[in-house]
Order: sequence, then C-alpha cells, then structure tokens
Amino acid sequence: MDAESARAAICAAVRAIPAGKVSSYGAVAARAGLPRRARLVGRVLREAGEADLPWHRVLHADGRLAAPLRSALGRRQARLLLAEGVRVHAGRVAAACFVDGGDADALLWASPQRALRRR
DNA sequence: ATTTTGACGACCC
DNA sequence: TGGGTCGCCAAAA
Repeated sequence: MDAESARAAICAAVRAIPAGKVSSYGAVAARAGLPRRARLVGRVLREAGEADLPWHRVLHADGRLAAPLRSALGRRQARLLLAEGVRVHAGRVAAACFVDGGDADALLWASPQRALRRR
C-alpha cells in the first residue's frame, strides 16, 4: 500500500466517524487497514490542514484531545466537539463518546485510569 | 546516508 | 500520578 492510498484510506476512515462521536488515532488507523500506524494518522491530519475532514473527532486513545487545551489547536477542537454535543472536561472526553465504545466500566466514567489523569 | 522528530499508543516500574 | 521504553515510519534536518 503506497503512501497516497494510505492517506486516502485514512481520510475515509476519519470521514466515517459520525458527528457527536469520536475515535482515536490508533482506531482510525486500524479501520483504514493500517494497524499500529497511529502516528501516520496524526501526520495525515496535520498535513490535511483546513481540508474538509472532521479531524476534530480524532483524539488520543485515552480520551485526551489531540492537543492541550491551552494550545490553539486544542481549543479549536474543544469548540468543534462541543458544537456537536460532545462534552469535553479538562481537555478530555469520556470513553463512552468513542464510536468503538468503551467496556462496561468505561460506560460509568472514563475507561483506563490513565485517562483520568488530568493535565 | 544518518539522525531527529512527531496531532500515537501499549507497557512497565 | 509520572516518567521511560519500544514499535512505527515518513519528513525534515
């Protein structure tokens, strides 16, 4: 799979995330047929820039936004998510907001303990 | 040609 | 809670 088709597959996977839901870089990569290529997803989104992509629906696997809330990118993402009904707390979203759903515990609050770490 | 650098993430101590 | 390590790998330096 060449770089260009990989980019296309990733964009398609990102566009497939429904509004009001989020997914992680790693999950997007996997759905694009590129397991373990989370970093590539991040790079593609960064390069996509202002492209017509719901990039804000992609965040870290532990629920943290793509960038710290203090950064311009982080705040832009929080604003976009909030606009479509995704609750953002201290720069994080609950595991239940992920398209891939969280496990039972996660449904009660955020899943991995590490995700609760605030920053 | 080699090293560094990330919009990552699972693990380990 | 907080740091490292290691896998991954395309660009930039």
